Amino acid sequence: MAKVGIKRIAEKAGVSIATVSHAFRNPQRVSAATREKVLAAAAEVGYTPNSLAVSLRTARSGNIVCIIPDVSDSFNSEIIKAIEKVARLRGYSVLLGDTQGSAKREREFAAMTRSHQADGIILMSQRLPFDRPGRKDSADELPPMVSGCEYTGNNDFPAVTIDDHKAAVDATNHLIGYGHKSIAVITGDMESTSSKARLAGFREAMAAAGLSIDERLVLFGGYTAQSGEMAANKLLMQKTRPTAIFCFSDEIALGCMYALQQQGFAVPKDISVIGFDNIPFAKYFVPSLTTIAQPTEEIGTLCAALLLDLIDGKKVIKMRHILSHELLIRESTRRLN
Amino acid sequence: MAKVGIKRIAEKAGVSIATVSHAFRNPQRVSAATREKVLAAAAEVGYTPNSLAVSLRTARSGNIVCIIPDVSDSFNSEIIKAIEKVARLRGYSVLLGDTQGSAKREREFAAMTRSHQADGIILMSQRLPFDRPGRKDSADELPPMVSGCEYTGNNDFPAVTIDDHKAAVDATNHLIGYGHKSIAVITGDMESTSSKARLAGFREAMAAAGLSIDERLVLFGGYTAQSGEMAANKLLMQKTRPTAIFCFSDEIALGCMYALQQQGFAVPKDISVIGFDNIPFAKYFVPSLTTIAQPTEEIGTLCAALLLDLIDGKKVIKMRHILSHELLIRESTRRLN
DNA sequence: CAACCGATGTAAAACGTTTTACATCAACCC
DNA sequence: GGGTTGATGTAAAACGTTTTACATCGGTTG
Repeated sequence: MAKVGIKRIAEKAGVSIATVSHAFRNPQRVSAATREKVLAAAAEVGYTPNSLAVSLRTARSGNIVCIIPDVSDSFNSEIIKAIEKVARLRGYSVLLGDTQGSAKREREFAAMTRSHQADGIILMSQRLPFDRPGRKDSADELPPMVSGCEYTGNNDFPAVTIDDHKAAVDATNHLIGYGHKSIAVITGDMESTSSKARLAGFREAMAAAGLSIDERLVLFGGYTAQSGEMAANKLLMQKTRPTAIFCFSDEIALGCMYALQQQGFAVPKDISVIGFDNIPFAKYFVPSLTTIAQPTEEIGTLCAALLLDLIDGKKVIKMRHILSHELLIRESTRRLN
Repeated sequence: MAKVGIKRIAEKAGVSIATVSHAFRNPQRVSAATREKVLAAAAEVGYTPNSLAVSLRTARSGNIVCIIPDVSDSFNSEIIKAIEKVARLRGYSVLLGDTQGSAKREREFAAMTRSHQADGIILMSQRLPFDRPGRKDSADELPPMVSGCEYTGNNDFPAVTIDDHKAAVDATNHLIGYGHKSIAVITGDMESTSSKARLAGFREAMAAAGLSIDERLVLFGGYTAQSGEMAANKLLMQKTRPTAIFCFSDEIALGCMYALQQQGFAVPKDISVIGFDNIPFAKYFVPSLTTIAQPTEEIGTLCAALLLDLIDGKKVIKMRHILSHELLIRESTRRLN
């Protein structure tokens, strides 16, 4: 395993290093005979190109960095799995940028493009991960980047999401259609564009149905089960009890249902619960969770594909990619009679 | 953002490129005055070193690759989160190697060390991800590597795990202590060392208690909820019904409980269920899941720390790192009367 | 004063590739 | 037979750093 490079195998094959390089990258540039010789020599010593040298020379690292709040969040990890898959298929590797929500770390990971450690960024956060905020001409200076979240800024780079507003309307209408009038909401992180859009959708649907919203029934939290548990407990301490709860993520819904059942409320008999995301576990919750399914795999796949196209220099036209969601009715919501 | 390198800032500061390099990497090698000049010039143009060039020169990529069967598996993603954290703290980035169980992909990712794309490997699989199987002297030729699984081979490189055998004994004894005599088992992937060890532990504990095992009650599957669901359904179609089920992962337990409750069996009233791993969701299942807690964060942290030490050239002495597990008694198991 | 020393700076080689520009040669055309 | 052409090979520059070995210089020592 003594360090073997192009040079070593050039000697071995009795050709120049240029020829060796061509034999690999540019096969038709070299006669069949010499190509054979080179390949044989390479195989014999077990040659593997030094990708650092290649990257330096070609100014292309072959990496993309995925900036994500939390790898262990089911929704996130489903997306990153899809990203990794298409990246690999197209010859790229993915660097994991778990930020735990820290803006500083987002910037650090994003800086990997400046240092040529990565060729592009997939951003699962609504903040722009750069120091200099909103310069006019920033779009030109931006590295190849695609957002898997709604990004709250100009349309500087492509974003792929579902229509959160519409999805929330659909979820709310499902509850309304089941006869619910007193509906609570447990939001996710209200910094996120998606939570804002979902809340707006909820309000719109309620208004459209002529239903009033008791503001004490809208609880603000984070996207976690723990947050859902806390919010539900808070809810149960109030006099006015909803007959249904719209949770802005399945994890919230899980924590929420747990709290409800701990306190002796049956789901959906006493209270209906609807979630959001359709994480793989949702089907297995007891009761199985009615939810809005996001097409996680498609989101990840499209994000990666767009980014790689961008890196390849393709001009991007469509900035807003809206994928379709789906209402999945399972056992956690019930028709009132 | 015109491409700016060490050269450019050397001109600007009126020194040689060597001095610029020293000013950054080797501050005391240069007078305070010139250091200032250099730093100022660098700051002015927003210089960021090209890490590819640095890596090539220093023969150190600053990356580690984490080979993992599935990022979206809760247990895995908790570990990788911890890995990413300590890697970053020590100046390394982590490349995501999601293999979906494919041995080929394991080898591809492992090859990243050969191509200098990564400096070391964290392996969450029991296979050795290399082509040439078991050469005598392989230990010397192995890249820096640490296993977060039990690796079924020689002690060529460090592994950090819990004592799966003992953990299974503890889980089984918990059920036995609760008065259960007819206990079923749903295993994980039996290729994995951990499933083998757990099954052995189960058998040992049963034998020690003088209990016989009905072999129709040991079901083989994978580590997923879906597998748990299928196994449970199969179990319920048999005449002999267990009073308790030992699932080799929490995901299995989730699928299992879902199936049980679908078929009208109450957990733990009719059947007790115990899981394994203590994924974050386990607490929120209904009923909350009794399980064996694995110290995921510690496992990830230790794996990463060991690997980085190895990369730094520290000799590793201890090959087997056994971390402690814990029996968490919650609501899914019940004492028989 | 010669000799040495430490502090500071630099030239140049190296890391392992890719790629440009050129050289060589046989074949082909008119 | 002179000139063009296409196929094949190579020398050398380049990518952006780090690092070694050496140069310079003011000061100190004996």
